[in-house]
Amino acid sequence: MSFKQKVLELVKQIPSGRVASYGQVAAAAGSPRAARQVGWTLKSTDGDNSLPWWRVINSQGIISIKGNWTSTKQLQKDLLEEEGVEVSNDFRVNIERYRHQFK
DNA sequence: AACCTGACTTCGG
DNA sequence: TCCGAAGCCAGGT
Repeated sequence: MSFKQKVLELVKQIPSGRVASYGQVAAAAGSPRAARQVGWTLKSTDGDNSLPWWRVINSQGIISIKGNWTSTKQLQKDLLEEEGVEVSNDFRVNIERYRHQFK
């Protein structure tokens, strides 16, 4: 099972209304320091609708996407709010409040 | 094989 | 609370 595969499986486990940080997913996948790869992996599989990538955010509770991904940030905000997660205008979320615990 | 890049994290100032 | 620098891992050139 590749790291990428584990990441996908873990992300799919996150229930609606909950979120997890890239670091959490990386750790649960077996590589605590591979948070960046989690983001890389999600980016490379964004065509898969069965993958709730929007429930994965950084440790600050923010999506620090740069470049032409601004529309993606807005999409994520909308999706999260639709699930009941409060997202402020500057894309901040109280991750402690919605954090999903992997077992 | 070497080098670059990034949807990250942590620590110091 | 904000900003910059360093560390890390996997893929692409």
